[in-house]
Amino acid sequence: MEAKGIKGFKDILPSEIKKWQYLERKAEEVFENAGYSEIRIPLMEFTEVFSRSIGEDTDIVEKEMYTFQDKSGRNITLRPEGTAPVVRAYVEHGLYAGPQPARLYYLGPMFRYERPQAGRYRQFYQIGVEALGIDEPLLDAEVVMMLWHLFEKMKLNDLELQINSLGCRNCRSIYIKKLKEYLGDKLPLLCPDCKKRYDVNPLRVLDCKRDQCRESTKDVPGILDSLCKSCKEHFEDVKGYLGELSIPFKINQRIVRGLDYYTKTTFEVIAKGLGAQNAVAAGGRYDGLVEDMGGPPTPGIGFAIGVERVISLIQDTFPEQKPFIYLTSLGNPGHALSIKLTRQLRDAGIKAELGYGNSLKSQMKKADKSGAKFVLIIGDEEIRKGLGILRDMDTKAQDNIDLKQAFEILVKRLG
RNA sequence: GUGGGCGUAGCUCAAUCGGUAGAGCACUGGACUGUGGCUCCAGUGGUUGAGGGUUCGAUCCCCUUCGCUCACCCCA
Repeated sequence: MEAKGIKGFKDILPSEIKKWQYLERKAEEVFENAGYSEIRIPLMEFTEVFSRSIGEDTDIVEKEMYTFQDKSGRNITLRPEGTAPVVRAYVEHGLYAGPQPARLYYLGPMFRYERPQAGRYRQFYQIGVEALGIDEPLLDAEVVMMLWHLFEKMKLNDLELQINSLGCRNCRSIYIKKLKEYLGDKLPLLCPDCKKRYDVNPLRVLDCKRDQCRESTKDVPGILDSLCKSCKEHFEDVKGYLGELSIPFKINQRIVRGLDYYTKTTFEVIAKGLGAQNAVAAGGRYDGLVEDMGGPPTPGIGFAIGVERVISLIQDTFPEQKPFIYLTSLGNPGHALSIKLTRQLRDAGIKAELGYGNSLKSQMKKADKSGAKFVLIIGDEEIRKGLGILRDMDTKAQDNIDLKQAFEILVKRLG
């Protein structure tokens, strides 16, 4: 057979994994500090969990889901996103009966059958947050703040926060009517895709990237002007809180989101210079979703971070690790002593790498590549004298150390 | 699903007009009998993505196919 992975499914090799762990740790730290708890949801759900919540007419449901029948003929889908399963779990386990908001976060792979390109894969990773049970704008601001705080802690540059409001279901349907009236005249000017969108989901015409459509819809009425009083107040409050926090944001009335469940506040974080797929995180409010899923009327808001996209923003030169030791040895007595010492050092919490190779030279080369601060050399001669050689790889200084006290000496140097 | 670009050593890439494949890096060893980075030398490593066609002869030209990649659609 040929060793070959599936299209759009990537290995994450050891040379890259430090960045992943860095992002995961920072996210955990920020979310836990905000009172959020991790929830682990399955990779698969009944297909209806996604088709009903995301929307039957969306691209995700229409053409991007990995769906199959299991052995008993049930329709199963590999999760294309995390919000629907989390809401399903929230309803199934009655989390609405606990203190609200229920603060949850998750991380793991999602699956969408799309043509891969820069920043897009068929198996891709998201870190997501959901806060359920509170409809106050204060929560919107806190959730956005958390996301922004995470990116700040990671020192990511050239990010832009864009926000919008889609209103509640009432004001949205009023706006859609208004929008269709406006677009009706322009229809001949629009691209074929947009002509289809006009019927299926007119909001998405706003999202079209073609210059011609952009130009033709330049003076389109904004959705923010159509918001009802309470939706407008909600959005004003969110903006006010973000202002208090000095979090810079831009209003983009063309953020419409491709999933049907979004209401009111929506937002995206864009990274410039990432290629076409440049949204590193996105989210919004979904006030009707819990009820759609069979739970009590419950508001909610959340976001998802595109892990691969954030990873690609992290510098390669990152970060230094604490000094550690590489143990080289020649001959059986030397090997035996060196493996014993290795175990003791690791027990004491000190990183110790064991050397392999027939010559001291080859072991030294490997020690150099490993980035070790110190090398301990134990050969036949050292065993005879009872003195090991401890070499500092940066300064090239060497000390003879008493092998009987080697452990204590090394702990002092490295601990 | 649609369109463009590209497939030669583990990686990055050469190969003139069509003449049977080469360099750098990496890896292993040596120069330096037990001391890394620098230098020099040597070795390992190839179904030129696959299949077919044209030709005395194809990495090169033609067809088919597979893969990778970027972009569209859409999305994190």
